[in-house]
Amino acid sequence: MPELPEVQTMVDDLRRKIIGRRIIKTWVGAAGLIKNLSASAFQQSVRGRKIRAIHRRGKNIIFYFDNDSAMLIHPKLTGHFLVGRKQDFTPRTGSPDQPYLFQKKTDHYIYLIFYLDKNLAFGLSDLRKFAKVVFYRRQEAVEKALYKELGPDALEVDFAEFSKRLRRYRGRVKSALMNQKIIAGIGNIYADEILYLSKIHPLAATDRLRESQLRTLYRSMRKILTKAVHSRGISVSDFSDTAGQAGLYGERRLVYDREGERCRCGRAFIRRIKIGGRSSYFCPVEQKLTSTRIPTQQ
DNA sequence: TGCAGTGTTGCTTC
DNA sequence: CGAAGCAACACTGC
Repeated sequence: MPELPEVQTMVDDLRRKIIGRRIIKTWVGAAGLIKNLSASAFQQSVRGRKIRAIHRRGKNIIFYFDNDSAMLIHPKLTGHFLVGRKQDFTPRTGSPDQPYLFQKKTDHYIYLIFYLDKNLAFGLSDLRKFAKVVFYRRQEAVEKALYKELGPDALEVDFAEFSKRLRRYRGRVKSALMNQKIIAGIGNIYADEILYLSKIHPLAATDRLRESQLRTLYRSMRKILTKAVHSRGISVSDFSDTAGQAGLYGERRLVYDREGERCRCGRAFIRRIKIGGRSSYFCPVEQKLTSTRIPTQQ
């Protein structure tokens, strides 16, 4: 799930706990997790490196090391980090290829562990094994790769740039918000939350939104994402922070996964439709579909 | 019991 | 360019 707020929660925790630490050794428990190097080449590349800085860009996490190299991690659907002492990480009973546990809790599936100095360690838990890890010999290379595939970050972009980018998108507003090349960081859950707060239908034609609607959308985006970051994200599936704690946004969510519940407006029940195979939740009264070029049956 | 549904992305096809 | 379908994988819930 991790979208911007969940990834920011991970980065906040990691910064607090492992900046300045040195990687002593690593354990790689899944073939294909490291996208551009063999497991052994990767282990050799990061061994002895000091973690100098950690940044987020959209849903990507970048670790900067002390010799100008860097590591990019994209958590995809179920990736999240856990930080503890070395002895907090133990293998599942049975074969040595099994994912590791964190503090013996079976809801973690750790496929990558970095052992650090000061008896610390951090692991990447990734139940569905979609996560992406890429090593870059030079910092410049990671910046270049990110610049190519990502638009500005949803919490960094100013209104002028935001509206300029949305105006040239000829499609549905929900697809625009979720398109990482337009704006980076928003996924299925927060797109629904933002559109609900904006009172805009997810299927609305992006290039037909009025100036006032774009302003509302921009303000709602900042409001929802900021609130979710302060809530430390939402724990759908097995997401947790680096201590294994769940986020609180789930209790504060406005529409996501609330099909059939009464809308806060009191005049309708939350509906669910499919857009591009993904569930979309909205209020049929507050979020009226005024103009769309895309034919839809519902 | 089995199958639809679950956060993301990338690829192919229309 | 944009949308839809599917694949990558593993588990939950109806």
